[in-house]
Parts: sequence; C-alpha cells; structure tokens
Amino acid sequence: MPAGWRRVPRRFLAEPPEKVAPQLLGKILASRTESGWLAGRIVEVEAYFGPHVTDPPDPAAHSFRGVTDRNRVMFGAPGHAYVYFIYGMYYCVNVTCEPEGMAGCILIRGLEPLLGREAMAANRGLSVDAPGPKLTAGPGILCQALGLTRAAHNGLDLLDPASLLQLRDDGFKTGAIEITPRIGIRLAAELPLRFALARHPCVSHSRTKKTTM
DNA sequence: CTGTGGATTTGCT
DNA sequence: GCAAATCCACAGG
Repeated sequence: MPAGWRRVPRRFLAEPPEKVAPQLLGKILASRTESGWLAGRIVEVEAYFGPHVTDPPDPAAHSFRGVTDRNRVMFGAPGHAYVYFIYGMYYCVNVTCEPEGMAGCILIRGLEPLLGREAMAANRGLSVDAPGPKLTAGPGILCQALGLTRAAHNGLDLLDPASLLQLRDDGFKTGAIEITPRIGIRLAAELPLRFALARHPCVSHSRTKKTTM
C-alpha cells in the first residue's frame, strides 16, 4: 500500500448514495492478496437507494424488500463491502453508505488498474499486456481481476487499514463526470444514478451523456 | 457491427 | 418456476 494513499473517513460515507457516488469517482479500491496489493481507481459507479427512500422508490435495489441473508450488510454501518453473486457466475462489489439502519449503497462498475496488473491479468486468464478495460471495466470483471468473492470479502470494513479490502484516497481530482441511467436493470430504469469519468477508457459501456457535473 | 444463448445462485411469486 | 445490478463465445450481415 503506497504512502500517500490516505484513509477515507467514515463520515464521508454516512451520506445518501446519490451524494456519495460521484465523490467515490477517483478514489481507490485496493485488495490484499497472496501476490500483493491489487488496486484500481474507481471510474464508474451506480447508486442504489435503501427502502426508506420513497420519493422516488428504488425497486431495482437488492434492499428494496427489506433484510435478507444476502443483503443484510447494506443495512449495517457505512463503509463496508456488499459482495453478491449474480447469474450463477459473477460477483459484484458495492460500498455501503448512509448511517446504520439505512441501506444505501454504491455498485462499483469500473476501475483503472493501478497496482498488481500482472496478477489481475492472471486472475482474468489474460496475458500481462492486456489493456486496462479488459482487466477491470465492468462490475463482474473487476471482481474477477481483484479476486473478490462473497465468502472472502462480503461485509469487510473498507475503512479499516488492517482490512483485506480497502477504500483509499490519493488526492486524485476528477474531471467531467457523466450522469446516465443505470445499466442492466428493468425497474426504475429512468433514474439518473450512474456516474462515470467522462471519456475514460475503463468505463464499462459508452452511453448517451445526459448531464455533466 | 448486431444479436443470441449459456453459465447456474438467490430470493420472490 | 423464473428473473436478475453479467459477461463471453459465436453466428450472421
């Protein structure tokens, strides 16, 4: 873990997901593995509301129908990892936000590789010279690259410097941010809750730009 | 470039 | 039973 990658304070995440999500862009997700630290800069995220939000409601959120065995970490303290298994094949990682009891969270959809590129390529079954987007563009892909699983990483505290999986800040300042509808959902498909660094190659899917911040 | 099918967990109906 | 916060291989134009 390089010096200068500062811890992110808990209060940063004790806020609603639509506010935290754009601020997560440019931050670093780092995973400690047998082959050292694997890390990437967050370039694309989506916000999901907890069930306490009714205007507008978010039926696309896993927390919409209340606590289940799968989603209970979202209802806990902010700054933890919610990792779920999807389509029988892939994992996706989220950052929980809002105070305890509220289930706001942010899906990480794209990273720019920063550390451990060789191990990421091996985890993905690609050669070491594979381009960034092949390694970490897409929510299932980036979990594969970092070796993230529900068994090993769900519920980890991302703000604890002893944790296997951490959120860090190297002071990177983002440029323009694209805001679009979320990808791959049917319910609440119109809400503008996807945030991405404009024109970044590791953004998973190019889409019509709706708004710029 | 576009479209389609398959991998097979989780939780709701 | 079935749809889902996915990705990839492969077919066809």
